[in-house]
Amino acid sequence: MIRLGLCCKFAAAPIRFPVTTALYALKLDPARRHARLAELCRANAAALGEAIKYCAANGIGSFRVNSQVLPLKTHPRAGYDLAKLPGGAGIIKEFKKCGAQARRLGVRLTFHPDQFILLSSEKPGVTESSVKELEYQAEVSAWLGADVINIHGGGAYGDKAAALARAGLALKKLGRAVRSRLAFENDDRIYTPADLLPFCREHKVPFVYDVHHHRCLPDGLGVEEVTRQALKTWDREPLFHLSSPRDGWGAADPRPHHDYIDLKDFPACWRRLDVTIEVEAKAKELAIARLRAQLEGGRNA
DNA sequence: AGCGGTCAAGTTGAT
DNA sequence: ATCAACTTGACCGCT
Repeated sequence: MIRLGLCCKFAAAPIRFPVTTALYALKLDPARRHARLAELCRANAAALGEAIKYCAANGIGSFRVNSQVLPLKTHPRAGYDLAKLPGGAGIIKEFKKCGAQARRLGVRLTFHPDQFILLSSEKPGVTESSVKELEYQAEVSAWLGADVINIHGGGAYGDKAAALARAGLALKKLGRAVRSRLAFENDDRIYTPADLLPFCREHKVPFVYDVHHHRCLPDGLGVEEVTRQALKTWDREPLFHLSSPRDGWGAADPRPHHDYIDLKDFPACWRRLDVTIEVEAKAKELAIARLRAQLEGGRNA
């Protein structure tokens, strides 16, 4: 069965994940700041519970958790330890309840740290803060039972092989909580499937295949070939990404995502797989509902 | 309630 | 030099 995945937020359903800004948080005195951050964490745990319920009730098989689910968690000055915030232990319990609920309802949870998280950087400070962020996301993943933390290769720094070698070295230093969940995804500017598949095989880390990125940045490999090889890198349910270009494939820049998925962009060879496909479409749950209907319609026709 | 200015972080390529 | 893109515009402070 194909499991369609929703990314981070809802277009129509009234479920929101509140965040704050560092400057505002730092304007508050520590007691108020900690109270405010705790309030936001609690609200995010509640929203996550709602999100999981919504997904289960609407045929959405997975949900990507926003990196800011604990707002400013690893910020150099505003960062904090949730257990030490007022009511922190209770909030952690709420997250664990979300995990139990997701398991019970069969909703897979994933993370996708953002563009600043780099294991290939030439600057040790960048890698260091990236590892801190990964550790935070892995800790929340453990509460939630999330099994994937998906990142990109990062920059090329003029030498992709050297950059990947640095990433490989950084991988070896990761703790088990991060390492057991980490995956690498091809991007639309630098790292193609042809770049990452050998890296993933060498380091025994799963490869997240984004077919939209692959079409924006081709490498001579076909979709079927990459699909076959990507599947082999997974020891659990594989994870793929799908989107459609906002302005069509003929546009000067095909990278921006469309509100919905054009069924023509759904690879035929994915139809019968047991995989999670995260749907990166601006209309979010509405796009998933439409895609689901089209896929099922196609099967019956 | 609505609106404009602002927001932690890296890297790249288009303008 | 600035900006948009990247998984996601949302939040704060003012009117």
